[in-house]
Amino acid sequence: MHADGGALDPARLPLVVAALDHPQRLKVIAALRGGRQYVSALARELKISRPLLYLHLERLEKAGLVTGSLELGGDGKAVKWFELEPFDIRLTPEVVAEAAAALPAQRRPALPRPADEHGETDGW
Amino acid sequence: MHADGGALDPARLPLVVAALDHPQRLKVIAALRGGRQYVSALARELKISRPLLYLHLERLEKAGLVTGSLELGGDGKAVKWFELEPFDIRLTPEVVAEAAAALPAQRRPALPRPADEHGETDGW
DNA sequence: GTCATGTGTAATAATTTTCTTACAGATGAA
DNA sequence: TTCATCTGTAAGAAAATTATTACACATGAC
Repeated sequence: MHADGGALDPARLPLVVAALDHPQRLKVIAALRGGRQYVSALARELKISRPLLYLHLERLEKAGLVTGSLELGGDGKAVKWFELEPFDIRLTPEVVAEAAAALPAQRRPALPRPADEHGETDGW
Repeated sequence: MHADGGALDPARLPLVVAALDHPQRLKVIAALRGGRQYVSALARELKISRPLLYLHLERLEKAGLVTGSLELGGDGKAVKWFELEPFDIRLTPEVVAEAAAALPAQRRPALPRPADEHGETDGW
């Protein structure tokens, strides 16, 4: 099942590009193309620490690019597997514009700041 | 002219996703869909400082998503215009894998560190 | 029991990005 | 000249990410 059959949910694009914005995470995706793998093994394969890999997997999962599932082998031993979630996302100015429009309002400055309303110092 | 007719140069994907990884930059692209604009005006439109906008435009340009050109109006007044560079990029596990394979070798630890070669402390 | 293998998380350090502020220089109009 | 408009960049602060290290806990084999 695809992570997107038609158009990508505009609100998800930021999560996706953020997830793809790190070399290690690109490698994680590349590694999972060969089939699912469990965390510890993947960490060894990529030569990165397990806690760090967790961080990366978490980001990828939130973006919907991978899925993790804890399996309690018949005996009771727990192993967490991660697998690639097939995706085919198109990046075009239009898609980006939609994502931009869907962005959550940015938090405004908590306090208007004491003295203001005089010429900006500069930088504008 | 498109920034990519067929497949995206694998080595450029990291630049593209990094460029799209920031809300303000998504907005810049959205804003430029309406036509080219010059830096100062764009800064006012987006309500961000000009130096900061420069930073973002630089990243977008390096990714090939926008193009800037300094125009010396007939009189000699300089204005720098930026315009959107049409793009249509597909993100798939395969494309990501190619990008991962094209990644520059990561710099290894300059010094092997004094004492080593004993059991890793933990975290692996 | 002890060792090797797993999972999961917290605290903190290191690094990168992002953002602000302050410059310097040019043109045209009043 | 002075003001308003541009471009371009540098230095440092602020914030967000990334990475390390150290825990706690469980199972199976020896």
